[in-house]
Amino acid sequence: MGGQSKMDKLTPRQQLILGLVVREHVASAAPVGSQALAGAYGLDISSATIRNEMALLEEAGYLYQPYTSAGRIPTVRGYQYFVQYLMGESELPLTEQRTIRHQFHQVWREEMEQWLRLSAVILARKAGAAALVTAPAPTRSHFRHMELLPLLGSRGMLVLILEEGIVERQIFTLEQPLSLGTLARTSAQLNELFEGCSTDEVRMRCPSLSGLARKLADRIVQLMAAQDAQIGGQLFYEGLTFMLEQPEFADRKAIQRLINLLERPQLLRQVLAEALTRSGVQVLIGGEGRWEALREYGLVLTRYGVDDYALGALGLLGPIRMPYERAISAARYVAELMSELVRSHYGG
Amino acid sequence: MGGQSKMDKLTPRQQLILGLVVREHVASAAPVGSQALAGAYGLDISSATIRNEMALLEEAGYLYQPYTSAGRIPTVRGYQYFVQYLMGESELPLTEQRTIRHQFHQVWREEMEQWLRLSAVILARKAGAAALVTAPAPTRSHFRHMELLPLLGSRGMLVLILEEGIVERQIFTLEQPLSLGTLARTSAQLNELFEGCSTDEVRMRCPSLSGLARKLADRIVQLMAAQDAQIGGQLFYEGLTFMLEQPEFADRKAIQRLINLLERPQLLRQVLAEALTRSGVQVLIGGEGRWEALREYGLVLTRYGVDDYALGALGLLGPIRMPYERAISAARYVAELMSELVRSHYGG
DNA sequence: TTTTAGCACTCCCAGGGTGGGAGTGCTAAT
DNA sequence: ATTAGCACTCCCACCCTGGGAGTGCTAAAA
Repeated sequence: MGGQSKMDKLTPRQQLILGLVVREHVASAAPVGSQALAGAYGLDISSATIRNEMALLEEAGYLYQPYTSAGRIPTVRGYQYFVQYLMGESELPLTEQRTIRHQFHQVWREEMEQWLRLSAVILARKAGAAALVTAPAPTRSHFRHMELLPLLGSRGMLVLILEEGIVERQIFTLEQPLSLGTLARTSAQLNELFEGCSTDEVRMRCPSLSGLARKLADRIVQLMAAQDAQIGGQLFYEGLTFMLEQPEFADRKAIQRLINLLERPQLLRQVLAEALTRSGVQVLIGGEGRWEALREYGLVLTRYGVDDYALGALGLLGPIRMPYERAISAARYVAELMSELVRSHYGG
Repeated sequence: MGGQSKMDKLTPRQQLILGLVVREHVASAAPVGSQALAGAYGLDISSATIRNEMALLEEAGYLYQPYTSAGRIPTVRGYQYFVQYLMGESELPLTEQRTIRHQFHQVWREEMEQWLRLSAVILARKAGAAALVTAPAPTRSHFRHMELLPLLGSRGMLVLILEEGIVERQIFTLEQPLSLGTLARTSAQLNELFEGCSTDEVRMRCPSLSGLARKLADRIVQLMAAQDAQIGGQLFYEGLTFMLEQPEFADRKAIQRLINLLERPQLLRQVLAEALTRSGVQVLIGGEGRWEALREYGLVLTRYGVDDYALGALGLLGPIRMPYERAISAARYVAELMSELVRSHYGG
């Protein structure tokens, strides 16, 4: 989030009002009027004063009116200010932490995919948004085993298992069919040569190979490097239902845009990948000019996992009018749990 | 589809009219009136006659009026009659076959998942519906290789590779931590013992084992059996967008019901599994009383793959008002392509 | 100088009324 | 058996309207 150097100068009262407008609007989804504010929150200033302040806040670009003489709605900038300066660093309430932790322990012995889905559901429910989670990918892959399966004709399938528990498959085609013996010999050779090697080590040992072995080794390097760069990694989303309940999605066009966004996840994967490069929870409101497709959404992102070992990203996608406070604390807490999980499962 | 023994007796003209009403309504999504029919299709009978026939068809349960003096809409039963008796066995036009085939060849060398997604997109687009595809699962699995990865403490990960190219992972926990040596010895033992074995053969060889090896072998049997029973198998869906464009989903409640259906796919998987037991294209309209959750949808299903080897299912989910003719020919054609793919890849 | 009460004004929105039109069933003529 | 004619039904898109929440401005109060 870029600094808004000069405009950060809001009086305490303006900050108070801006904060209340954001909270109220997040709760009600409707424009917030001056009287409503004065009444509901027991401020000891009159609605007229609030109107004046609101006019100033509008001038400064933090609020806007959807039409003349309606209440105010926060602008993207208003939300950004809220997240940066006004929002408390609240932790998830202990009771909620406990229920989440409990749910996690119930699938403790299940597969990674289960955890991911569970995380997503929990996040989504807590924040009334859709949750996105990527599988953790090793930052440094290590070769464990490969297997060659012959298919019809000159095709085969390469199965690669990493120390980190990742399994990758790829199909390859050769110029001419080859014997089972050749395949077996080649895979034995590579399995021995690459045992326990990191991506770089595998790459270094490639030059000594030739022919089929070399070709396969190159594939392996490519697969491992892709893992390291977190290009792969399944992307889950869950809790779309909660998001669709929001009034922002009353008209079907909005829903269709959302579905389109989720159905081809390259873009989201890109955004999540960016989240991997920084630590802590990040908030992206309205795409911040860099992501046109996210103009109407708010996004809360964080990475999880063990540094230099295996990292994944998780996030919450909602309408711009999103309960950022809750979303952030939920994301942070679930990320902690997932990190714990990665640490304990893949060895810390 | 159950037989409607006595009510199948429609005069040719009634059949003609019913067919036209279905086609017209599928195209327009609006109630079909007598004059509209008489005019648009150049029938040489008057609208009054059509009205009389329609009244009879309504009495017989094939049509209904949404309100007094509106046009007619086919009932579920009307659709069923249409699919069973009136619809031609049209093949997909050659030009479309060519474009589909072309698209398939473009990802020929990619992963199975790519094909599945592609199939789904093609199906969806052709039929204005959402497409469902399951991955093909071997009907008879054969052991190829297993690998044990140590995790933290007394946990480990079992990776199982089948001859058929399927890879399964599972995490296991033991009473006490065990040495790398034990793990390596055990997996070497099992790899040798089970090489190339079918599920039954693996099961037969289990009794000779004990301790860790036995425990793992049981897991392996369980995983392979699950594969054979097609309980696993990823479920893809695609083309939700096309479906959402249909007027049936104008109101958000309908969309939410749909999303709910798709977000927890157990039910759909069950329905698809049923499709696996029969050959040919099956049509399920309005749930046919057996699937309450499918009451407002039409479903065209077929299996694909190689009998006794590897089977998957694919289908189209749309509103009841669905272009069944097109959907069926598209599903049949894509199933053929997928079968071809399975045959060529996993050896026929 | 800042805050507040008063007031005229704006504009949305839900609700009710209305006319057109597509479609029907019925009857009588072909 | 089919069809033209006709009165009738009912949806739907449209307009209109009143209420109400909210505003900005001005002038008085603090």
